Amino acid sequence: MTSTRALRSDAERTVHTILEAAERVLSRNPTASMEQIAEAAGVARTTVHRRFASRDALVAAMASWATRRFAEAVNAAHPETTPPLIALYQVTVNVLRVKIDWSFAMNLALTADREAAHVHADIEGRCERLFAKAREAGVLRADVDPAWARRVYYALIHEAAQSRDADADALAARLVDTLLRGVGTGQSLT
Amino acid sequence: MTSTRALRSDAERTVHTILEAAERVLSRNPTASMEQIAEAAGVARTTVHRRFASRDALVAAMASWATRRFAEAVNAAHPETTPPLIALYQVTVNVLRVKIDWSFAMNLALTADREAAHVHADIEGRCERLFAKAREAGVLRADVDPAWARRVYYALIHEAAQSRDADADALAARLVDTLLRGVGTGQSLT
DNA sequence: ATAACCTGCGACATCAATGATGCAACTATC
DNA sequence: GATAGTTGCATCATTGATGTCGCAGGTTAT
Repeated sequence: MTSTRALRSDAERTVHTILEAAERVLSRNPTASMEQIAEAAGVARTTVHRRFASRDALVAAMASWATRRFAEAVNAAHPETTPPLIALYQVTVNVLRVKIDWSFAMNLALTADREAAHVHADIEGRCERLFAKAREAGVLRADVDPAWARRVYYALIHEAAQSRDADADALAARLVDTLLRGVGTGQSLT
Repeated sequence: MTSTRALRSDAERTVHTILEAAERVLSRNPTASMEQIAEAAGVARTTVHRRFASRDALVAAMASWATRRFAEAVNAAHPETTPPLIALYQVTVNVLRVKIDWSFAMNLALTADREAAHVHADIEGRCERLFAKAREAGVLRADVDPAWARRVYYALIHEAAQSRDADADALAARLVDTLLRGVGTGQSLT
């Protein structure tokens, strides 16, 4: 039993290495071949096919993995029981940490996997509830369409996650500040 | 000469039809085949190959076309000679009109074509000069990193352009409002 | 009617990516 | 040292996308 566990652990380590390499390669070039992914992972192409029956299976595994990490990131912030502003910041930090390393896989989850899509839809709902609570608490403007606010939030997270070498805390602070106050001094067109 | 002009006009109409179809198809599925693009354009696959020597050539033509429209959109707003706030709004409206229909091709231009990349870099420079002027005019906060402000602006344009069926004027007004004032009521973390 | 031009269709060659398989070699466990 | 599990390598078949060509038919202007 000990041997089995050790050996399976080896295989799982390989799987993880491949997933990381796939994220790195596919984020730069979504049409990259299995060969290129294998090379980036430092393994033979046949090994990739041994671990993932097909290209779709590999992509699905990436979506599943990233979605799990995504859900964990949101849960860890306890957005339902924490004051809205704190929760917003905490969710942002946690999600950014994941998305900086799994940006491609997270975007993938929206379309590819049906189970992953369900989780994303669930999180979207929780996000909207958080925004609704923030609105009631007077943190968010009442004259802003909640759906638009959420889209802006997602867009900012996507943009911030492109900064690969930056500190997640600093990114999150700047992101939330921009989301709430914008980049202007106050005057507007309306 | 008259006949030649009429016939060439036919060919150019076909080219334009193919470009539009390619934008529609590739924006949904970037790995779609020439066959699918031809089908969407209502022409035979061989006709596509007659007009565009290769897939890369088609993609480059899309990038070139979208880049031209993009530059026109920016120029039409005269961002150098118009008051910053007005220019910001006008540029936003014009660019949104183009980007709603050519989102895929415009993203493409950043990497594919070297000439298109040059135009994009040029426009990015003009955008940063506009932001600098806005900052001096007191429209933009002085404590916000200009590069970050530009990235936020681009991200918002990208997000707003996803609303396919909306009015560009309304989108632009909401976009600029959000960019300048954010979605919050005033209090922040810092 | 004629000529120029364009298109659709069918056929063909090519090529790269995918996926499967057998075998030898390596490593860790017992 | 024997064993089980894993990997690398070489190899092969398959498939789908790409690109080319020739021909027949249709349109438009002269």
